[in-house]
Amino acid sequence: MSPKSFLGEFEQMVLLAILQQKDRAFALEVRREIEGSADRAVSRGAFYTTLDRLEKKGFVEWEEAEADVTGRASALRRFAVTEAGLSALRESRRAFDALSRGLDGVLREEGA
Amino acid sequence: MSPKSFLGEFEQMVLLAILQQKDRAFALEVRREIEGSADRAVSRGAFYTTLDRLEKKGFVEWEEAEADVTGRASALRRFAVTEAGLSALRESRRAFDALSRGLDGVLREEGA
DNA sequence: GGTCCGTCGTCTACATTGTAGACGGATGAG
DNA sequence: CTCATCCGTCTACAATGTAGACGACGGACC
Repeated sequence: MSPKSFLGEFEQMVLLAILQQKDRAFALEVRREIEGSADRAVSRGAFYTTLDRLEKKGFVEWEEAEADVTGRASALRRFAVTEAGLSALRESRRAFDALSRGLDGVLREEGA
Repeated sequence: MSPKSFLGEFEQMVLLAILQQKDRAFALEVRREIEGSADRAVSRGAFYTTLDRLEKKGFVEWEEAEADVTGRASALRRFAVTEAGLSALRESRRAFDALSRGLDGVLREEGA
């Protein structure tokens, strides 16, 4: 009865990035957060598609913000992770932590 | 120039599970390790297919072991994570750690 | 005020990864 | 010898990851 479908790699990243931004999770910043942390480009398509699927699953939600903050209405959607999303994230985390137990040494080596 | 394709969720699990078993990473045990840690069933198909792709990418390799350990030759393939695999794993880890920075509190809450 | 430009978000299409179950070969039991 | 199992392979399909084309909006510039 455990969740059948896990969060994908990228989905998790998006969720985490939103959480990082807390209450100011605007699309642009979330995207930047991911690009910065993961050190790779994130195309708009990849980003929004994932966001869409996440919303369809009820893991994120958003609200339109006042349009006057930057004068650009379209850029002002604020995202948030739902309880369900948080829960799924924790579940994935748990599994990874369990699987990583005792491997910190191996995983931390940075090679030459 | 950073790696274009990331490790998938399940791929990472498999890699970690192999590492857990160290030098005794037989298919069966690796599979058990995952099922135990992730608390979900792992079908043979999913498992071997992933292993196959991982090998094609050069992230894991295996060797046939002597057939007399348990008397079952087919079950004696020993898997190992390659340097490239380890490297990819670390890369993914790094990204996740960065994205998770400061979120331990949120992620650790266990609800009710 | 009209035109050009850059940015945002949407959409379509396709590649990669995730997953299940059918299938065949091999082994040990009876 | 026949049966019941278990392992690993294979096929087929679902879900996730990704890029770029497209249209809309607002600002800059003339």
